[in-house]
Amino acid sequence: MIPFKTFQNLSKDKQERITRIAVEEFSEKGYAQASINSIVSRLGIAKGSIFQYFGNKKGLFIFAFNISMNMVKDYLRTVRDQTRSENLFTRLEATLLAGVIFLQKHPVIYRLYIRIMFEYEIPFRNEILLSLREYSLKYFRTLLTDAAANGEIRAKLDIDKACFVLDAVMDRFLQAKILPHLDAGLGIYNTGEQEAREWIKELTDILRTGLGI
Amino acid sequence: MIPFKTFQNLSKDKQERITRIAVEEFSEKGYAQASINSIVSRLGIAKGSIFQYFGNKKGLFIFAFNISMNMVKDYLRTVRDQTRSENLFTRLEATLLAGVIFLQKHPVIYRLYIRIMFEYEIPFRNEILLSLREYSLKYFRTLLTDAAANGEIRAKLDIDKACFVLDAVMDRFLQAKILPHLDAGLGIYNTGEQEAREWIKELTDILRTGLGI
Amino acid sequence: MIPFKTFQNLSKDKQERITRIAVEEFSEKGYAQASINSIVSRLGIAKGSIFQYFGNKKGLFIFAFNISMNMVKDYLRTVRDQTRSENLFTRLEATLLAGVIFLQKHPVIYRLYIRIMFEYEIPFRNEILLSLREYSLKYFRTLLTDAAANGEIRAKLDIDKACFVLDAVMDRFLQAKILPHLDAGLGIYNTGEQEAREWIKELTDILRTGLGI
Amino acid sequence: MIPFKTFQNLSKDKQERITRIAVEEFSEKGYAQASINSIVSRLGIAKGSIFQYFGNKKGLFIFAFNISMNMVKDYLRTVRDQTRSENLFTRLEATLLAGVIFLQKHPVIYRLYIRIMFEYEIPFRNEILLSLREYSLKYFRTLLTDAAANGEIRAKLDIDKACFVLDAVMDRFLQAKILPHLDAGLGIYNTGEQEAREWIKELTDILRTGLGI
DNA sequence: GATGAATGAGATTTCATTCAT
DNA sequence: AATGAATGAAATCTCATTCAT
Repeated sequence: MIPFKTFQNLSKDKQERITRIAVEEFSEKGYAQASINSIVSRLGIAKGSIFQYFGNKKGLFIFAFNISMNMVKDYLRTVRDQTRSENLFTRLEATLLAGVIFLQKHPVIYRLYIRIMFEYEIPFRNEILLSLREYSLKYFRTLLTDAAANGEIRAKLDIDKACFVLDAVMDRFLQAKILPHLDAGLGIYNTGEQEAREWIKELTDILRTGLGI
Repeated sequence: MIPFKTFQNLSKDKQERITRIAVEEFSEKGYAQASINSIVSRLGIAKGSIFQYFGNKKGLFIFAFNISMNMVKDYLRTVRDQTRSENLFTRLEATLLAGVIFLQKHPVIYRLYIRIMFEYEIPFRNEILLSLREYSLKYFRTLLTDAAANGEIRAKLDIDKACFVLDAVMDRFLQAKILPHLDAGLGIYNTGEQEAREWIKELTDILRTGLGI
Repeated sequence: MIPFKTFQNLSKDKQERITRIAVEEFSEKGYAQASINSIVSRLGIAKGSIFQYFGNKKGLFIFAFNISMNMVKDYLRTVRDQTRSENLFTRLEATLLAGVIFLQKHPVIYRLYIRIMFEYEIPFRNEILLSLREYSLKYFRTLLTDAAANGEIRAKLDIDKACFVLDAVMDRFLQAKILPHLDAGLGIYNTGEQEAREWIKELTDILRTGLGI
Repeated sequence: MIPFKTFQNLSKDKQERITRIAVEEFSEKGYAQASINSIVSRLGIAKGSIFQYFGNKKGLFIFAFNISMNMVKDYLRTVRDQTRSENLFTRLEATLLAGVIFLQKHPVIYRLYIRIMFEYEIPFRNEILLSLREYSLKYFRTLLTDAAANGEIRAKLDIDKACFVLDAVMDRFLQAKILPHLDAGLGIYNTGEQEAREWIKELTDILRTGLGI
């Protein structure tokens, strides 16, 4: 949803501040539990203004969410393009590492993504999630197709299912960086970049060789 | 939380119906958004009754959740015990297949588990999540330890990280059975048992051999 | 209100127990805040029984309150009759001391009286309070009339107003025995019989001689 | 509790009207039985408004109560200061008369004070009661100490106990002005200023000379 | 006579949304 | 354009009372 003209007439500073606080609120509380009251009191502006800028709660959410997801997509696209000449597993490592670094810089945005992923009654939830998943799968398929062309992966490998495994493992790893209960003592949650590199190396290794003898 | 005496005095039929509708509501809307109003109107009983049975919303939730999680644990325990003599990858297949069958019979319960996993302000959330994760990790570690003793897995394999990969892939597969956006056209969502068996076979294969040549 | 026949058919033991618990509940919480739920759960009987015995909450209250006030009146009557031959100030001392002893034996009943005195929406409140006050004033008037006949008090004393002063001081003294905030460090609240005797002596003295030179 | 900014932005008229109705409601029904529903329907405003002004029922109560008690204290302070040069019994008369006049102007406030005094589960009840009692005792002790210095009272008089008697009689007299059951035909309740003056004169006289010959 | 499950009115509280200023 | 007072639906929860067993 496009914010109303009123919002676009604001100073870039104010626009940015409103967006940031809104993303924070939705990220901390999800959509239904997020409170316009809380947002305006954190912003120090009048409640009516939000409705003038975005029409309603839903409009604010869609706007804040789109902004956030575009940041993610921009970032991923950069990684993909910059590693084009590397082999698959190096690229996977680079992708995961890029995720870790993005997380450190924008923890709020990743949390927002997780909230939306697991909350039901969200405006345009289906469209949002479908678009995200397609983006992610396309990303991995590109990597695997490139790798197949270079003979880096087993010829008989089912690309779809391999995509699925990559998506599952890598998504879960990033989630465990910020959700302590997914870590449960494994040492992923809240650790530094160095520890993350070691985990990534090991995970990529397992993905390459599997568990069997 | 143990339901009050009044609830235990109800007919088994009524108890079962109330439990089922409550699990459905929490499963569909999560804890905060679930509405006692909605539950009682679906049940066709008076609002006060629920409070006589469970004291408050939290009591109802804890009860419904415990019932559900015990069903899951009972089921998993059976699978583990019945496959004790098999090799690791057969056991993993059996586990996933058992998950699929459980899901077909009780889709609502798996949804409930997912909601709880990703909602923030839930009663006893920390206790719940810790208990669930410990249960899951212990399950996989048992399987891997058995397999290591039998020389079924690579000697140098890091058990912790292998657990993590198994957990991530298998959890995601089951999620994709009921969450269309996690499937995104791969053909996992809402398909029959036969298709699931093929996916499972392939996934287990990838887990055994990895992606590399 | 007379309890229904069902109640009168109960064993004296059970009748007494129900009355006692009801008085305790009303004494602790007042009329509106008293809870039938709480009463029946303390009694361990069915909720319906109370309504079979007394019709409704109001009926139970009137019954419990009447029983209590009759105990007070019986006690006062005994004191008055047993001190008939003493002089006024000895009788006042005896009355106050009797009050203190009654309080020690039946603190719950005095509390009940205080609650009712200051709660508004009570069934038959006006009738109850009028009857109590009349009883109390009649009591003091009897004492003062006896004393006037014996020349123990000033001839020109206005009996009505003297009654008022006696009532005010003596009531407040007993209240301060159980309401800490009325004591506020004076040493009346919750002290033993010996200390009460000294206070009574001093108060009677002030009542006899006044504050002036 | 300080009311929120919204309340302070209302017109003085509206503020005053809300305060008055709230004091009336608490005064008539006490804290627990007072109903926000009732208050807003008397005011003809929306239920949510009260919560915007005061946060919750407790906040409204504390506000209404503080406003009321400050009116009382201001009034008493004026009386004390204006009678500083008079003798004790004149000052007591002035105090009582001031009480009577305050009562005529603000009967609701005195009722509120009484309700709070005898209701148990009130927010900040302990703090409130301690503060009130200390204020009252300090007031009387000041008067008696001044009088002792001027030789107006018996040398051996126990100041504490004399305070107690004064407090008891004067408080009860004011209560009987508005609580018919405390009057019971004595002619205090609801009578004019002239009758009050006569009662006060007589009461002060009894307090000075006592009942005895 | 005793039971206790069922009821529903009414309490406090939250919050997105509207709209007059 | 900005404000923030006003609103009212809906949430959780309590409890006296009824009535079938």
